Amino acid sequence: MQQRIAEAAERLGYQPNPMARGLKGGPSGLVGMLVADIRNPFSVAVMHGVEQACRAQGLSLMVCNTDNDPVLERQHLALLTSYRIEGLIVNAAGRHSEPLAELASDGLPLVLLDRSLEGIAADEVGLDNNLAIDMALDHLTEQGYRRVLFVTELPTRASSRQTRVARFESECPERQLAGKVLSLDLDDTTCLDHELSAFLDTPDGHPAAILCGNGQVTLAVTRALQARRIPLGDTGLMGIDELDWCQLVTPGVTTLAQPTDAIGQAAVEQLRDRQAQPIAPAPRHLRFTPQLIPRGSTRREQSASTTDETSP
Amino acid sequence: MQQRIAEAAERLGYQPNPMARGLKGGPSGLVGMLVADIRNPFSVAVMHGVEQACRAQGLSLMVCNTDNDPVLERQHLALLTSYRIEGLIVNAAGRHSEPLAELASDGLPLVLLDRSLEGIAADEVGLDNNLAIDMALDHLTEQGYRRVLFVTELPTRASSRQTRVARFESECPERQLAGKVLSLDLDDTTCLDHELSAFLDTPDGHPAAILCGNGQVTLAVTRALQARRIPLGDTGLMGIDELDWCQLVTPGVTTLAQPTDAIGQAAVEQLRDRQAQPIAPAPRHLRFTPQLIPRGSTRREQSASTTDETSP
DNA sequence: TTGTAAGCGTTATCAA
DNA sequence: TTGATAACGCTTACAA
Repeated sequence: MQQRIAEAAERLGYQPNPMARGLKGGPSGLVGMLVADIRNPFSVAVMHGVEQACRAQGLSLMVCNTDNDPVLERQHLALLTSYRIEGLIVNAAGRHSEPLAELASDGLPLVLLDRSLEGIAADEVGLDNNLAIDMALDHLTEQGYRRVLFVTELPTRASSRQTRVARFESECPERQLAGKVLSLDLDDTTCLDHELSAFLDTPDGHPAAILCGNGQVTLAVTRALQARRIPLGDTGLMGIDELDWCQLVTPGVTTLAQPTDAIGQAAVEQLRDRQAQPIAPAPRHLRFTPQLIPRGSTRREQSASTTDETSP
Repeated sequence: MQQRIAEAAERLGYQPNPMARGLKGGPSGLVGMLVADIRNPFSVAVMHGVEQACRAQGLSLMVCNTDNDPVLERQHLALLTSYRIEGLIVNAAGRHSEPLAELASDGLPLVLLDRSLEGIAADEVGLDNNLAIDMALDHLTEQGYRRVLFVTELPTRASSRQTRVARFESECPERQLAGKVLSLDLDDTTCLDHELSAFLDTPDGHPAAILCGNGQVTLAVTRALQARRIPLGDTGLMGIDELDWCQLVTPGVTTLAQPTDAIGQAAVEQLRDRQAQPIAPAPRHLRFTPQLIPRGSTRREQSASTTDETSP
C-alpha cells in the first residue's frame, strides 16, 4: 500500500517541501555554519570537511560569512534559526555572543570551531594549540634559533589566539628562548615593518626566528620580509596553517599544517552525537595534532639552496 | 493603530517566520549561489562581492558548493528552490543542466557567472575572455616571447575556458606566435611535467612562455617549473587570476587580475534588475576588463633580481 | 489498514 | 478601518 504511494511519488517527481515541514516542527535536515572570514583558507578548508561530512550524513549545509562583523553575525544567526537548523557550527563570535548562548541553552547542538566562548558550554573542535606552540618552539630550538617573535592577529578576537600567545609566553623561558609577541591588525600592517626591524636589527648574535599565528599573518610577514630583502632560513620563518604557496617561496616556508578535513568532519560528528543524546552530556573538547612540514625557512646552514618539494 | 502592533512586536522581539512566509509565497529575501569549487580563490573572491551586494540590498545569501559534481549540483538546486529563493547565481553546471534550464524558463532570475550554458538564455557576468587573452598575448609579445603554451583545465567543463582557448588559437597566428594548448586534469598532473618538458626543450632559440588559464593552473605550473629548476622570466610565466602569492614567488608572477568584487556585485544587481522587470528583457552579458599586473616572470632581460612590490 | 482533521505562522481576501 | 477566514504543504493524532 505504501509502495503505491512511494512509486507514485517517484513517478511524479514529488519532493517534500521543507518549508511546510519546518513549519510543523519536523526534522529539517539542515545544518548551519557561521564563518568569521570566508577568505581565510583555513576556514574554507574546514568548511570543505564539514560539507563532505554533511553530505555523507544526508544533511544540507547552510553557510554564512560574518566577515568578523558582530552585527552580521547576529543577522545570520537569526536567519539560520528561523530555518530550523538542527545544529550549528560556529567559527565566529569574537566575544560572548548572547544570541549564541541563548541558542545553546535552548538545546541546539552547537560546535565551536577553533575557539572557546566565554559563558558558553558547548562542544569544541580544533587544533591542540598548546601542542602546536610546543612543536613550533621545539622545532625552532632544534634548528638553533634563540630568539622568537610570535606574530598574531589581535588575540582579543579569538580564544585560540589567546591560548597560543599564553603558551608561547610560558614555554619560551622553559627553553631559554627570548620570546616576544606582536599583535597585528591586518588592516594596518605599517607597524609590522617597524616592529620587524626592531626585532631583527638587534645584533646580539642570537639567531632569530618569526612564528606566525595563522596563514594570513604568514602572508603579511613573508611580504614584509621580502620587501626588506631578508633571506629566509638565516632569519627563521614558520607559520601555523599550511598554504598553497608555502613550498613555492624559496626556500620553502616551514609550517604546522592543521588537519582541516578531519576537523570539519569531527565537527559534524559531534553535532550528530549530541543530537542523538537525549540528555546533554558534558561538553566535549576535541583537540587535533598538527603536522610539522619542515622547509628551508627554518634551515640555518643552507647547504646549497635545495628546493623543498614536500607536498602538503 | 498599526503603531501599537509595531511597538508590541518590538517589545516582544517578534520576528516573522520566513518558513511560514515562504509557504504562502511571499518574498523570501533569499538569494542562492551555486559554486563549482569553493577552494578556488576566484570563486571565493566573487562570492565575497556577491555577499556584500546582498547585504546592501537586504538580501540573505545561501551558498552551496557543488565540488564540480553534477549530482550534488542537482541536489543543491532542489534545496535552494525549495526555499523559494528569489534569484540564483550560478558558477557551476558543466553541461546543459536540465533542472537549471527549467528554473530559468519558470522565470527565476538567473545569473551565470563566468560561463555560458547551452540552451539557457540567462544573464551572464564575467571576464571579457577575448580581451583577456588579447591582453596576455600582447604583453607576452611585447616582452619578446615567440612561443606560448596555454595551459587550461579541461575546457569541456566551462564555457569560459572554451572561449579562452578559441581566442588563443585564433590570435596566436595574428601575432606570429607559435601557440600550443594543453588541457590539464588537475587531479592528475603527471602529464604536465611531461608536456612542459616537451614544450620547453625544443631548442629553436625562440623565447617561450606559459600562459595559465586560471589560478589553480598557475599553481600547478609554478610547482612544476620549480621542480624542474626552471628560472622564471627567462621562461615566461603568466596567469589569469591574481593570487596572494604571485608577488612572493621570485621574481613575481605576472597576472591578469579579475575584478572579482565588481563581478560579484554586478551579478546581484543583474538579479535585481531582472526581478524588477515584469516582462523579461533579452539576456544581458556583462564582460569585465582584467587588470594586467606585470612582474618578473615575464621580464626577459633580468636587470638584477628586482623584487616586484605591486599590490593586487 | 486507510482516511480525515487539526494545526504550524504567515499573507491575502473579503465582510463587517 | 478593522477583524475574521481560507489557504500554503506538511505532520501527527485519532477515527473509521
